[in-house]
Amino acid sequence: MVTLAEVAQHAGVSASTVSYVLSGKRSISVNTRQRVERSIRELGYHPNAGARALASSRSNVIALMVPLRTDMYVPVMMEIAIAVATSARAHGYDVLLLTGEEGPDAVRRVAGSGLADGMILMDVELDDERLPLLRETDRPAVLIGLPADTAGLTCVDLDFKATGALCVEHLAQRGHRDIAVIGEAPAVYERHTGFAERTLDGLRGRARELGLGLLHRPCEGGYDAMAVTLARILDERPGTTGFVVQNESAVEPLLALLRQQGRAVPEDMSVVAICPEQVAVQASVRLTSVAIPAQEMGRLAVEQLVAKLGGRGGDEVVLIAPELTVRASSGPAPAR
Amino acid sequence: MVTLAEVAQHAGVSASTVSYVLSGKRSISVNTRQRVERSIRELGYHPNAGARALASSRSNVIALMVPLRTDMYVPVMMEIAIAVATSARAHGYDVLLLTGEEGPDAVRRVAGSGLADGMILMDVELDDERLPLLRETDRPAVLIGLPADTAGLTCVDLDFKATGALCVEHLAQRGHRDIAVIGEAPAVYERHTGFAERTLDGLRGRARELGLGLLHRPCEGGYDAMAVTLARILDERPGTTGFVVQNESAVEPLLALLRQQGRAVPEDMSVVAICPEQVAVQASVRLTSVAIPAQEMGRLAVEQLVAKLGGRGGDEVVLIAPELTVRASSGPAPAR
DNA sequence: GTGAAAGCGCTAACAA
DNA sequence: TTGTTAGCGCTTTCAC
Repeated sequence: MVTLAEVAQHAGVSASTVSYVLSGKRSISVNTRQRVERSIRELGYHPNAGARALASSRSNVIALMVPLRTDMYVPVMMEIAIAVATSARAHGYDVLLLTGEEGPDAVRRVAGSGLADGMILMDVELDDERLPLLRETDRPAVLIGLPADTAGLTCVDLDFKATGALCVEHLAQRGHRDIAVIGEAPAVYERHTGFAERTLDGLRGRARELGLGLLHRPCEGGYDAMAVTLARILDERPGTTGFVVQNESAVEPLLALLRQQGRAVPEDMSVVAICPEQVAVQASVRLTSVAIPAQEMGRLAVEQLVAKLGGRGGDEVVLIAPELTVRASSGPAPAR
Repeated sequence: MVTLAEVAQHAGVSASTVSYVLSGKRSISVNTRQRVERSIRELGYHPNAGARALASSRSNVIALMVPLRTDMYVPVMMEIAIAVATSARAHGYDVLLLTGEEGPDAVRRVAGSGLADGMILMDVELDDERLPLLRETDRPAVLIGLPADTAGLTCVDLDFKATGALCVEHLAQRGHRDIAVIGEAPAVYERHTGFAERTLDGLRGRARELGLGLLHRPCEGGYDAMAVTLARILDERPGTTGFVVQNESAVEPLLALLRQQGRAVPEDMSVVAICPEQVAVQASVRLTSVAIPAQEMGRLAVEQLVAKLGGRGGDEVVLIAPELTVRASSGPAPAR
């Protein structure tokens, strides 16, 4: 193993000079810098992460906590995680992957050991059990998702309230008067996951303002559950012509069932989805949708965290504005 | 920040004693152990990861490299990653998440810096560019997937060849004589990804042995691509009654198209899938399938790596035996 | 612009 | 069973 001291000797300079060449924290003559860089290359030197962490008390690692909830749509989680890892590297950080298994203790362990300089928490609940610990810690943290109380916390999320409102507006503009919302599995609401409730707020608020009928039904994924849910909706509100779906595993079943029942999309029924771009594009009917900006969420979370680690930027709630893309699944309401 | 020295003082022992209580590397009197443990608790001590890594030259971190290929089925990747993280914790290791972004250099960086003690590589190609670097390094590594040359490497994977054979056998036993294989996207084969080719070997080998007709067609995901592929297959081999599908995003389109064309599953056509359990169960027809044992792959990979890190176990290829679960999508071939 | 040297907090001989 | 101590490789103050 090559050490900094060996590089220094090889280049004929002191250890501190090599260190400063590496960190750029003080000016070095061009000559010296080149000699050092050459030695580094020739010897194949890599700074030791442990020694560096010990001496500088910064690990250049950020922890990413991914609770493993089976009812969350996995590809989005993964996309965020990858975006976090990639953006982190661009800022000189590595990413430590923590699962929910360990529970809130992971926060304590990682913060206490100095394994990571800061952390990003995904899939945050409204009343998340990790938050109290987080507030105790002095390590900077960024949440992806909004808890009920954001005081003293930095959060990044899609503006789900605006998203709900946007979906209702889209349908209202096309003349739909009765809208049904197919939501996430009941468990998601019971857990008081922020995004689901905020979406609902947005949907209901705008529906009220525009005087539309709105029926909301949580739904487990799959064909059977969707069949039951759809039957109930059409039974209670036969005049329903617009659907807003916020549940990836209900999308295709809904389309199939409507088809089966001879209801054409978008001629008889319009469907707007809140889902990842990929799901919207690959569905059997290309879906008008508001995309989940997974990449941007990951990237923004890292940028916020890096800013905090650098002493810049304080607590902030960063909401990403929703964008609705019109595709083949929505159109004018049918004449009565 | 509480240090080991402070704990030692508080407990009235020397630093090394505290260290040994923590590591269990030498026997400690019950009395002393309890006093130390009490001090640790009272002071809220957490060992500093950097100092530990520096002194012991082991970081207790394993790196997980996840290349981000858009044509790989993401939930499986995620499931493996989570299983790796969880099993790693159970062995006292944390997991560093590396994406493909950085390319093979990541191997050099992580190995050189001592950031991780060993690494697990996912989504290994037959002729993977990371392998030469890996062989240079002295850090233990485990691959998930099989490269062409496994010499000096430890690999964990589903036995895809046996999987292919198993699928053909299942259909043959039920009287099917002409089988079509819907494969992964062409790009997957072009990249010479091991699992796709090995599956094909197994399929072809057993079909030959049993004297069955076998047609293999790669297929991009989605409805349109599947429609084209299916039409061609039925055109070339009108007598086809059995399908083997190894492409998550072709499963539902295939079922929908068969339905549309009035071909009942399993009465007219049998379908066997090679896919994650979840996909098989959630499909519109519950699929007879060989599951991708993602969790087990992750777990085994960690166990192999931990064994190597502990100086136990050498290079080995660990193949997981496939298990075929019969569900509603396969049955006897229709009478001619 | 460069060097010397004191730690950072822990582990693991070596001693007792 | 326990203590003493010499580093591990790097960063950073202080001095020139």
